[in-house]
Amino acid sequence: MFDNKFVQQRIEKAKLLKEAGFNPYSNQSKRNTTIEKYLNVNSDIADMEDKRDEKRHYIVSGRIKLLRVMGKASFVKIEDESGMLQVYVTRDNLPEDFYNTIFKKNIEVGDIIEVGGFPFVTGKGELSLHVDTFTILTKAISPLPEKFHGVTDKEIRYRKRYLDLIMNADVRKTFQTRSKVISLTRRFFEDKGFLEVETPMMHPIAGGANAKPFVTHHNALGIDRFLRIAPELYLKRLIVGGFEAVFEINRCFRNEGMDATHNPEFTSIEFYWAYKTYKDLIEITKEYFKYLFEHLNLPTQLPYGEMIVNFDNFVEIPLIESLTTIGGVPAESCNTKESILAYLKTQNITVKPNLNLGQLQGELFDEFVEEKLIDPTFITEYPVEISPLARRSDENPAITERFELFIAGREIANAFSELNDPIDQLSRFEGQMAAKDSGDDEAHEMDKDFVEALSYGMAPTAGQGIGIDRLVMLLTNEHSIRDVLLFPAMKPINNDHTQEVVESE
RNA sequence: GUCUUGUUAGCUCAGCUGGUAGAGCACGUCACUUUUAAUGAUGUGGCCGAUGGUUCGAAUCCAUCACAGGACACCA
Repeated sequence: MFDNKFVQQRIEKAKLLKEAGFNPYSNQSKRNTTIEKYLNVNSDIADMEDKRDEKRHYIVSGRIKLLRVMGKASFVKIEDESGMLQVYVTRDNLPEDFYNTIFKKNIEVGDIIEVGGFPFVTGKGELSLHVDTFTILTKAISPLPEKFHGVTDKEIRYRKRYLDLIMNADVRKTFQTRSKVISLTRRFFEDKGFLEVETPMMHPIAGGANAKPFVTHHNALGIDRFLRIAPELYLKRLIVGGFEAVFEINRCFRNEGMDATHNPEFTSIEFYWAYKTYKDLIEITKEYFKYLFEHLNLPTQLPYGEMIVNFDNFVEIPLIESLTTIGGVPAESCNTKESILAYLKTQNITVKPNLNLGQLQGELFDEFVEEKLIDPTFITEYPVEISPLARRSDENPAITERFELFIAGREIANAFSELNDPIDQLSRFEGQMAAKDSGDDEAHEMDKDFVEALSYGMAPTAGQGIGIDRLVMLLTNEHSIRDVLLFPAMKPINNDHTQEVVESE
């Protein structure tokens, strides 16, 4: 480590600074303003006659991003979290020899410094800081990426996110937006009277969704645990317990493939609302988006890649209807297994054998409808076969009181009136067990403890899950989930070949 | 999991049908007291992702592997 020539050179500079009495890792910061505040407070300087006010004095800190040395004067761009500031450093305004022997020889791009001085506007019109005190706070011994192109290599950006954040202001902005989305979401539901709760991340049974779990081991009890694939069944136990509105924002884990919209750990909000139905969820979802857009100052005609998504146009349509009106599937090819299979054959689409009617309708939807749903669309009335935890419609027992929300061709939320009939829930679980026995390894697990909870009576309840990562992607116009996760999952790098051989034997 | 495209200096990238490894930025040295990716001069910096093969000769051709990007599949 640190055998790179440039790193060695900078280590040497740190040593020289120390020998000259300047601690290259000082923590004696005297900063009294941020760059953003400095620029705001001194915006009046431009209107002054001599464009300077030597009576004001500020101390700012930041990382050197650009350095222009011109003999006895230099311009340095420093950046803190709030912004970028140009500071003007001259030989004659600093202690004797400091400029020549310390500043010019041992300070460079990447270092974190603290400067004090007065505000002025340069000949080219830029509000700057005229430096009279200069402190080195932190010496960077590794050089930063190139100043103009920055770091663009995606592998470096994801593995060394700190470099990405140093170099790319828009990346910082994306993650600031992500943070705002989460805190606005929390505030929205709290203001509605929801209680934020924390349920286990390690489950004895991985339930609440159809997905493969990660397995870990609990030594004290000598049993395996599953990282949760969804918090759903625990949140509903809380409704049984008498809480009437709960939500949880946290991570779920799924042991499946990774791509532009899937990371093994991802963040969701799930909320459950007693004495409500999925119809109420449609309304609160519209309200939620309105709230987010207002507080994030986003246009309701939101650009996403090549698309413009119209958030003034929420659409609601039953799944079967969407197959024909949006998907273009002939109406007579939607209602029986035989007709759907025949239609899929004409479209050269092959599906797994032995799918039931509901699953086949789901296939038609995935194939012909999903990607066409650009404006926010609530797809309602899902077949019961693909909705093991949702309440049946009173009018039509083949469908459930459920919707999924699609935006820009992607699923953003899944919601339904909850199944609270313990006998029905038990038989749905049994149906899932049968599917599991016949080879569907993603079928839902039996959870008798949950059925028992329902047996004590769960008030009629509606519940919803929203994928926060995909939502943030939409709101920040990012097209890979890795670009909205600070540290996306990456394969570890292993350069040690001997170790690799030992491990594989 | 399959297909496909990458991997060359700290970073951004050239390097043709095989013939001694290139540029810009950064860094060193010199000049320069209002610059804006400052400028001019000059210099340092490489296990060309790894391993094997073909060849007189491989960054370049072939194979395997590693990692990454994209697409598909799986999955919500």
